[in-house]
Amino acid sequence: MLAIGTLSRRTGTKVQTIRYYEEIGLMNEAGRTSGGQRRYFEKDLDRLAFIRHSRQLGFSLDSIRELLDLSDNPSQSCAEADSIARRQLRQVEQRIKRLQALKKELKRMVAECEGDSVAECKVLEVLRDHSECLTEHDEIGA
Amino acid sequence: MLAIGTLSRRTGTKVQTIRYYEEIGLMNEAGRTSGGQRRYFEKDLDRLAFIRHSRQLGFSLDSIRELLDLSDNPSQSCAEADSIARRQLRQVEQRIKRLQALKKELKRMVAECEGDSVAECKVLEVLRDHSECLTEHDEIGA
DNA sequence: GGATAAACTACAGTTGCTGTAGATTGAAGG
DNA sequence: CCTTCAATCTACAGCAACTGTAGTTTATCC
Repeated sequence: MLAIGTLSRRTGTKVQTIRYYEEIGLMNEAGRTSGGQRRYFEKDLDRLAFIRHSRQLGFSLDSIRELLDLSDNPSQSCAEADSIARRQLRQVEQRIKRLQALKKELKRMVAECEGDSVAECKVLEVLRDHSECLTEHDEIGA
Repeated sequence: MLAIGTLSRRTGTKVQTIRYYEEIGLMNEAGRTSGGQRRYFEKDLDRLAFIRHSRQLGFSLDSIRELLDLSDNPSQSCAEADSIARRQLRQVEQRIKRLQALKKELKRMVAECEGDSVAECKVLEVLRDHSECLTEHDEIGA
């Protein structure tokens, strides 16, 4: 029987995060000692590791929920897991694209700046005037 | 005198977001009509455009606050604005790097999946077992 | 003067945690 | 058996940067 701190150490997950995963139903409710402390089995550790690894690959908690459901029902087709992964891949590719456009713009911005006074600062000028941008970069966020 | 909806339309910013920027002190407190509605000048529109453009380039609200301060004091050196932009550039480059590692891993994952049953699903297998990963991808988040 | 769009406040919800306070519990040492 | 101290517990607030909702009031047009 593993204490929550052991799961924490073995997976690099904060204790509160594990409790949070239980709260939102990603982790099963753990058994308790007579005093009320959570105790876990190895399979809980595996599940947590699955969650963390998926997070590291950028999957949302909702996607992970789906993946765990699939993983729990081994007779189903793999197609759905595959499509979740592909969706994630597309998202990652999208984000890379966006960030590369940003990078280009930022590079140009700092390259053109010549350390003058703020009045002629190229960085601030570009920020002031979107029309100076070469690329479109119209979405905010992830 | 511009109504909040005009600023909203002209900058593509939700009305609530404009109010939010006022609340956190990024936008100056707007003047009000006798009935309590906000009214703006062109300079407020410019400031909002600056904020939105900076957001599109990925700057945090805190960074934007600094940039606006600099922009408001045109006699200072440009060096600080430059360093904020360079910091942002480094962050973007970092994120691209991370995402490219993820992309690689995801690609491998879906490429190896052969549409079998969940029991042998490569996607789920990789998620279960971190040791199958070729690259390290140890940080979560932005 | 009535209709209607647009504005107002106030607050809850989003994602995915993280941090804090104050109270208990459990394991080890004396 | 008793103390001690880390580990755990609950409950809730806070982060970033908004977004959405409810219920009300204002401005404008005909």
